[in-house]
Amino acid sequence: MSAGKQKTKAEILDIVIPLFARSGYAGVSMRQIARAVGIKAASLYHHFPDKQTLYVQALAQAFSRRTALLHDALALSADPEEQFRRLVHSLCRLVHDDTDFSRLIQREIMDGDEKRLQLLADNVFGSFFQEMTILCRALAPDRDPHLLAISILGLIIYHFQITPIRSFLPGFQESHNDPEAVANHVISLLKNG
Amino acid sequence: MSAGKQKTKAEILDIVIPLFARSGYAGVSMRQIARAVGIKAASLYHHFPDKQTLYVQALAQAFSRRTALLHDALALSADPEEQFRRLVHSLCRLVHDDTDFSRLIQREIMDGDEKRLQLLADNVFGSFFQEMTILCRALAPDRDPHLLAISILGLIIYHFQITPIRSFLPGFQESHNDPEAVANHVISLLKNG
DNA sequence: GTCTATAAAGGGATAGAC
DNA sequence: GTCTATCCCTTTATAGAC
Repeated sequence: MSAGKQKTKAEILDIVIPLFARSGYAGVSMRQIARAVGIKAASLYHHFPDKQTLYVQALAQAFSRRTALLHDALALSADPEEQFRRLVHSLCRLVHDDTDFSRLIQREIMDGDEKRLQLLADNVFGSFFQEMTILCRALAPDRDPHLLAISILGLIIYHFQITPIRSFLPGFQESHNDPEAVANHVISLLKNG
Repeated sequence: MSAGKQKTKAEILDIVIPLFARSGYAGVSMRQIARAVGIKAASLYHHFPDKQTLYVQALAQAFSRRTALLHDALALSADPEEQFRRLVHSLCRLVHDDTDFSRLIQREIMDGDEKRLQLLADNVFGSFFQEMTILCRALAPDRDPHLLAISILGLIIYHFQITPIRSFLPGFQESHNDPEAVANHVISLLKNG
């Protein structure tokens, strides 16, 4: 109620999200979390019964905050090609700007058990991916829409996944990390082969 | 010299590689490693001064074992298009069959510091990626070869990165996890747009 | 809601016998 | 080259005062 500095669950989770995104579940201790939040470790157990629950709730909050953005990226348009163009640009900007989100998803896909993967599929990808396959069907009726949708995502996401190592690879230029440049490359590549 | 059951460094590293690949550096303890190897934790320190060194040497061994395969995938051919076709098929098979390798690289790109990334770039990607950009220049002289090479890699690798969650996504079929099917899809996509 | 204190377990690492 | 035993620190988690 008051404007004091005591932490709410949501505030704590917002602080925790970047920690787990950067170091993974096993790489972050309750003490580190407590220090980042500004309370003692024992106090965390007032808000969450254990570390696992804290982690899963952080995931849930991180994902729910961003799912809306994914849907905005699919803004409808009369022309499928125009919709596709906008989608690629939006996704590039999203993935480039929000590294925490991207890394959380990457880690979940790697480390999540069946239950958590199901959650991720339902909450984050679910309807977004479904709409993407619909768009794919409109763009290329002869192709498998599932494969094409994954291809588009991979084409975009991988360019930013490898950002940390990109500067060590031959032919690197600063512009290769620019979301607009990558978007234009991806669009032209998918259109003209 | 003898054929006893005492472990050599290389044998230990081969056992350790899948552990780090599956759970990451922080997710594996020296005791777990020892149990998998079949000795006590203290004995590990006869072979390696500390956990970090053990990890880095496991990486080095995993990468050196596989780098040759990457170069084989680039088997020269008179026709760049034919070379490209073979490269995609080889990479799909490699990434599909050797999940440990793929995951180690993924984790290193996420978590590696500058020094380790430099090592990864030099030892694994270095000349392979260079040759890929040369092939890209031959295939599409008008495109940025660095961007195109990354695109090809991303297109392939992402399809297998998301394997764990794929079955939860709309439109999934068993064939989507088949390396040949993915290879053909990628080739056709890059050729015809 | 946060604190101090502490339990119980597991972590990395070393010493010294065999 | 492997073992037992052990040190010391960190980890997760709980109890109870404020």
